[in-house]
Amino acid sequence: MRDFIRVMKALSDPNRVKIIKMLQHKVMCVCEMRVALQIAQPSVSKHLKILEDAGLITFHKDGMWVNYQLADGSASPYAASLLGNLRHWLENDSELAEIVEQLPSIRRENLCRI
Amino acid sequence: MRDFIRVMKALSDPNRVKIIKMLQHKVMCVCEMRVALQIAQPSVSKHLKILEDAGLITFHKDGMWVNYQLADGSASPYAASLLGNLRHWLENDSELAEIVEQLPSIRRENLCRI
DNA sequence: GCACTATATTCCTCTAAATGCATATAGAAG
DNA sequence: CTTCTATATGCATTTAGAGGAATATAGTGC
Repeated sequence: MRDFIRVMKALSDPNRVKIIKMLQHKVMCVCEMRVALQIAQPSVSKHLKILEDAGLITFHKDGMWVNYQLADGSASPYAASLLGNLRHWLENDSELAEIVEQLPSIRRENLCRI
Repeated sequence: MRDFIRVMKALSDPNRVKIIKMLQHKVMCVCEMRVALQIAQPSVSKHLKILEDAGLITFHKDGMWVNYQLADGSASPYAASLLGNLRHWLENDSELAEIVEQLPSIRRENLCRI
C-alpha cells in the first residue's frame, strides 16, 4: 500500500508529470529542467527526489552534472505500469506539447550558470 | 492534465484506496463504509465525493440510502486504467485483506443508526 | 404537518506538502 | 588549497488536504 500511495502522490503534481513527459524525450540535468519548468533549482531537486523515491526515475552522476532518466520500472510494478501508460497519455495536452517543443533548444552548455 | 492529476490525487489517500478495494467486493452505502474504515461519516462522504469527481465511482440513490459502486471507466480513461489495475494490485496487502474479510458481516440492516 | 434516519455540507483544527531563500556538498579547474 | 559551478539540503512560510463536531438536506413513516 505504501509503495502504491507513494507513486500516486509522486504523480499528483503538475511539475512532476511534466518532468516525466520531458524525460520521455531525453535525459536531462537539473538546470535544464529548471529552465524548462521555470521554477527554482531547489524545487526541481525536491521534485526529482520524490519521483526517485517512487521508483519513477533514476540518475547517474557525470562529473558535476547529474543526468536523470526514466526508471525501467524494476523498482516498482506501479511505477512500471504508470510509466508505460504515460507514454501515450497526455500526448494531446497543449501545455505539455509546448514544453516538449522547446526541449531541443534547452541545452546545458548554453544555460548553466545559476 | 487536470483529469489525470485528479485521478492521481484521488488515489493518494489510504482510505480512498480502501474504498475502491471494498467496492470490488460489493456495492456499499456510506454507513457501511464508515464502520469498515472506522472514521466519521462526514469524512467518508468527502472521500466519496473526491473519488466520484475523479470518475472512479458512481452512486445510485435508493430511498434514504445511497449505493456506491465502482465506475465503468467511461468518464475517464485514467480512472478506467487504474480501476483495471487495482483489480489485482494490492491483493496481498494484509491491512486490506483484513478489511475485506469482515465485509460480509457489515450490513446496513444491522448497523445503521448513527 | 412532525419525528426519525442516511447522507451531505460547513466550519474549524491539525498535519502534510509546496515554495523560496540561504546554505552545504561535491566535483572541476586553476 | 582556493575558486567556481551544479546539485542537494535545511529552514521558514504558505498552502492544500484530512479529520471531527455541528448543522443542513433529503427521504421515510406517522
